Amino acid sequence: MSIRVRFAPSPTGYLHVGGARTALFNDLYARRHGGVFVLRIEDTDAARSTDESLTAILDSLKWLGLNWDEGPGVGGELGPYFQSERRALYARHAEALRAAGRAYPCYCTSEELEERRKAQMTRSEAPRYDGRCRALDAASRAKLEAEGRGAALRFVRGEVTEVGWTDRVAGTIAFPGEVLDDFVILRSDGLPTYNFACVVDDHEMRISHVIRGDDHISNTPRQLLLYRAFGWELPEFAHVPMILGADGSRLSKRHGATSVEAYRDLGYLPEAMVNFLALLGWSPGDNRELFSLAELEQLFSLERCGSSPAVFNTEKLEWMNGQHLKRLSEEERVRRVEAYLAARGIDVSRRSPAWIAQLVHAIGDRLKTLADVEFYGAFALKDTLEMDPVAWNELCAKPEVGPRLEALADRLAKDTAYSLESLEAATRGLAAELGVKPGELMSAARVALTGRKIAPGLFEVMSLLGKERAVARLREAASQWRAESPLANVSK
RNA sequence: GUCCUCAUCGUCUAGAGGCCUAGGACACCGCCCUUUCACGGCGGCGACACGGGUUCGAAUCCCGUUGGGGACGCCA
Repeated sequence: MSIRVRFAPSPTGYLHVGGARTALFNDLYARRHGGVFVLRIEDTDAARSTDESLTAILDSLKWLGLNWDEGPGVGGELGPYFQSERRALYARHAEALRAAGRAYPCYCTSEELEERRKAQMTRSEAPRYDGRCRALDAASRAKLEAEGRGAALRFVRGEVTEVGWTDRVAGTIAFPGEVLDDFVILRSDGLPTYNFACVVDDHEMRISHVIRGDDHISNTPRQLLLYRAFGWELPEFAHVPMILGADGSRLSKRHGATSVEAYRDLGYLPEAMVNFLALLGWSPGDNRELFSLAELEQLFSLERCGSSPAVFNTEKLEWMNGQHLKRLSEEERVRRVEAYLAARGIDVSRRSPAWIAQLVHAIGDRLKTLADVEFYGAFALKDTLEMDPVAWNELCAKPEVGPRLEALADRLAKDTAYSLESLEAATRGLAAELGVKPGELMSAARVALTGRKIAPGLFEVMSLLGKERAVARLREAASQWRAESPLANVSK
């Protein structure tokens, strides 16, 4: 049997990291087994589906590097891949069930149903449809229709003692038949409900493995009943556990960023996102943790998926992003940084490509996310210096800072080569003449030049700033120190 | 409330009856490297939810308790 899997998002919002993980696992399973990865858009809820969401989801999937073999944009033999374009198909299958006595029209209104559900809950009963419309005779139906009541189509559950399956991830699962009721398969507007459309499409699209979040476990028995009623062969089911927020509840907006694009905007690499998501619920079985998509596509297996929910741990994601950043070639890293800055609306057009490359090189392994470029590079990217008050106060508490910085400024001004080597020689030479430790002079210079105690290497900072700006900042700091430091007028 | 399900360091996890004095990673804390930070190296802290069984032997199997998550829609 050929392997065919699908990811079936509904375009009612952005791609959530949980959805991304589901999409990833489908991709991995398909690639690992030489199967086909189908993307199907579940847009039967016309009121909530939007084109913006569709675009956002597609963009996020592409950004992650997940490519579908059939679906929007690429077509395929078993389309259309938008459920909104498959209405006739659902209607035909629904009619077949009705003709076989496995479906009937229901005239109950949403309000009535809601009321009964509440009543059942208060009686400690499971809220289930009571099946009252199933027994309606032709005359009653005609009367209700004459009242102008719309009808939904309900599935006849029938006699069921137990419905269960062996899940490829969750193991053996069984539901007692009583928990199921005559659920709606076609809404009164003629559109299919999720469970119905899902089964029809998975069958029609010859899906062999349904890999999805375990929030669908309780939908599965209903879907199983539908497969039985149609006499269709069952796909394999694999329900992967949910992704939780730091407090252990379902990951949601209040936990911070939950969409893939939010992480992209925060400066995360798709490589890191994919790697991190893969390890949320799956493990290779050994101690390796850093993988490329291509490697995961060779290693993945459902057998190695865990069945307990995982907390989305941003700190580890950040570490992993740093690791992937380190593994990028320098040229590629520069490209990513440029693209990121451009997307953030930071104009670097007046900087030469070589200058950007030098900045990225200078920042080096400090980069955990692309956004860090703005942090570590602020001293050079921005025209005005932002002085960290804590760092400045420490400078003011030290003696001789003003004269030393002034002297350093003089040295730099006279340094015609202005290279990394000459700058280091000039700085160390001055420190020796002054009789201070190089580190002492350099840490003062760092604060004067960058406004912070944390920065790339000092000589790279000087180089990046250029002679003019570097000298000016040293002089500015020196005069500032004379004006503010209590030690300024104390003679040695 | 009813049903389903899960349960190893704070977090992600390895562990499929003896290999476990429970391994790795993130985070945290030291030390080293070092012009700061970061990277890297070394070390430390830190877990089998609880209670019963089964067994010569249980983190691993069974039952219960507790706790977490999910589902109960003419949403998906």
